[in-house]
Amino acid sequence: MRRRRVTISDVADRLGLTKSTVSRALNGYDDIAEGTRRRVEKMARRMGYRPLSHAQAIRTGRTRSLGLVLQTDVHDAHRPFLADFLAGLTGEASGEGWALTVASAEGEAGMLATLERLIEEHKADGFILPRTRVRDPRVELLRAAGVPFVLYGRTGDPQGCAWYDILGEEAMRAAVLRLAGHGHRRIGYVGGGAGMNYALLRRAGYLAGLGEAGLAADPALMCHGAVTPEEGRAATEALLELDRPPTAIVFAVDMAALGAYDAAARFGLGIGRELSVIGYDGIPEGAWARPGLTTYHVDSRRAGARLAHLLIARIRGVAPEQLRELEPARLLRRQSDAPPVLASAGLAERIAANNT
Amino acid sequence: MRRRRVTISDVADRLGLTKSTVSRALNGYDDIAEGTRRRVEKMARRMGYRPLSHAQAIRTGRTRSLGLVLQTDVHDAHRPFLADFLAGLTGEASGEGWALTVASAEGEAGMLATLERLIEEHKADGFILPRTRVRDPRVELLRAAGVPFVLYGRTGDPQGCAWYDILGEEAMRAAVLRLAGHGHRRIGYVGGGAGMNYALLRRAGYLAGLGEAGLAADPALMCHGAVTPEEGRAATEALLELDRPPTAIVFAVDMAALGAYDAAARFGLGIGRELSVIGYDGIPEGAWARPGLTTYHVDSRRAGARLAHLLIARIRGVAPEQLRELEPARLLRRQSDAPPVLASAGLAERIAANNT
DNA sequence: CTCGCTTCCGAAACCGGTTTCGGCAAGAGC
DNA sequence: GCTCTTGCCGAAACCGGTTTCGGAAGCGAG
Repeated sequence: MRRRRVTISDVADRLGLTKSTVSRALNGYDDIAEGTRRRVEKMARRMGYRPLSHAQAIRTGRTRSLGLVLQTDVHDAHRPFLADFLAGLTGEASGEGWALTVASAEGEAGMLATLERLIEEHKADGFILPRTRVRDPRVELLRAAGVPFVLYGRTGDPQGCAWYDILGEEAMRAAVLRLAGHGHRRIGYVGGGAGMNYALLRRAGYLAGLGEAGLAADPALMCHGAVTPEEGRAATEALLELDRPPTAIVFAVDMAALGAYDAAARFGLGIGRELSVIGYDGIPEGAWARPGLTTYHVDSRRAGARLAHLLIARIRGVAPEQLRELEPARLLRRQSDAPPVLASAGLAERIAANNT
Repeated sequence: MRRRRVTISDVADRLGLTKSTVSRALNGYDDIAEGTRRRVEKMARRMGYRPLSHAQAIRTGRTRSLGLVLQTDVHDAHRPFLADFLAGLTGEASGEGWALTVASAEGEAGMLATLERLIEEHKADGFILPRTRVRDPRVELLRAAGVPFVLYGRTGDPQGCAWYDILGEEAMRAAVLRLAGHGHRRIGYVGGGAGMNYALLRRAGYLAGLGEAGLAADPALMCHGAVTPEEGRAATEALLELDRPPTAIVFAVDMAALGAYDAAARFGLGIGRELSVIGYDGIPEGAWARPGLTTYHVDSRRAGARLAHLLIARIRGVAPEQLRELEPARLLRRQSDAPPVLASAGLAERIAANNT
């Protein structure tokens, strides 16, 4: 019972024009009289005409659709925010008449294969690449294929890259200064995923914070590659078993920070008392941990919206160098950080006593 | 530097055939000689030919793409599972050469407008509808438009509907029996969102469980419409302030169950001790609450995969009555439920004493 | 040998748009 | 009054596929 769509020819017939004239009138060609253009636009609106994007695509090569490939085998911090991220992306995109095509892949090889397939089938005019690595094969693939893309994050070789990113390094720096302000003198660091670009930046931010606070960087106080609670627990235990353990730890990712709660429990330490913890990401689990996890929150919805905006501009031909945005994370003050109740030496004794 | 795509004409020329022959060979027409078909298929594979789905769509009217519209203003339990859900959807879809088009909308009016736009622009051949209501305007819209769809959940008027759903009612029933098995005699219930179809079913499951356990249903022990921690806290407090409070509460949604932790803390009750709690959904926050929340978990990835499968079948013309699947939820045993340490009367005294 | 029936493929139309090209009419220039 | 622009639109090709239609072979039957 569905009525036939109204096509461009329907509009043309109704006006006594040809479809070529209607098409040019609607697409802003300058060889159409102003009065005609207005008549066409009015009639198109009145008849409810909407061009079929895939019909346009076959001639123009533009699908008016953005591509996003999710990697299904990594349980990263972005997952709880995916709904917001997608809301931002699609909200901004649909405002401009664009759609979002989502695919998923397992592993790096799968990711590249999926991207190639989407490019080959021209399912999208450009791609959003989250979770950027320092050296990112997706970037190389898209660069070589000449397909527009925009990064959620930065990368090692910025040539030809547009991006939106949150200043994780500034958050790490601020976290160290905040802890130093509490009176902590030994502040540990548990870094994020190996190869990830954010890991490099956040680590630098931690070091910058130490320098600014007048504290010496101690390599023994720095761990890396912890992105799950289990890894975070192991890293925290290793730090706490040092001769001079940290009284506070900054985590590059919240998931790892949650592991500190287990480690602290094992040694009979109170989070926000004997051990202060600050995370990054703002995952909802952090609000339900006890005490609540102090962390830096990222506005994923805004990130999605900005990325859609940037990618559409990129597809329209704006130079990538002009499409780079950086914004700060926002501190969520909760209860996992406070002035130390024990100095490092006292903490070491307590830990040794409780270490079974 | 991108090389031109290989088109159907390229394949035809290479074989000395016309593109019409190649097209029919590839699409299984029976007026093509078996030998020719094989030659065509082999050459197409060798040349890496992939038809452009939007070029096909203009003639066939099939985009080979599934549509999903997310509602951005509801913070439902599905959100943490969205990544899994999408992975399931796209994994299954891409296996059959289909893509997923995602859009978002705010409010019911926005949802319907977005669906209409997607239908009008033919962005998808069919739609997945999560979060079904008893009377669902999306169903009415799609039914009237003659567009295929499949529900994640059931609905009041099943006519013309295909669906995949988890047996939430069975989980509620099992939760009651489990608590009764612990020795609880007064078991409360906090139901889910008004108008949602699952709320009706889970409530019925709770009542069925009571009956089966030989316990009388007490209307005073049943609350409704709690889907956030705050609402869950309020509902729990109301139940606990009864003259004969429940010693255990079953929650239709985990988010509300988390609120019970706050309510219990206020009255000085231990979860899994003076008050037992069982939830439903399996959200990750439940694992980080202390004690861990016993709940029923839904495999969102599988749900996505099955829904994609069902929808593709539906689009291909299978009758909706043959496309209905129901599966059980899986119990996650944690520490929030146990035998009662106080009977209802004793509990009431304790609560009265602690109620400030 | 002819006729009729299959089998198999080419030619051409078609889908809904975009873009190129050419031409008519009106106005400008002389 | 004639040419030369310029403005504006129609005709037709095109994009990459699908589908309809018709006809040339090949084959068996009479």
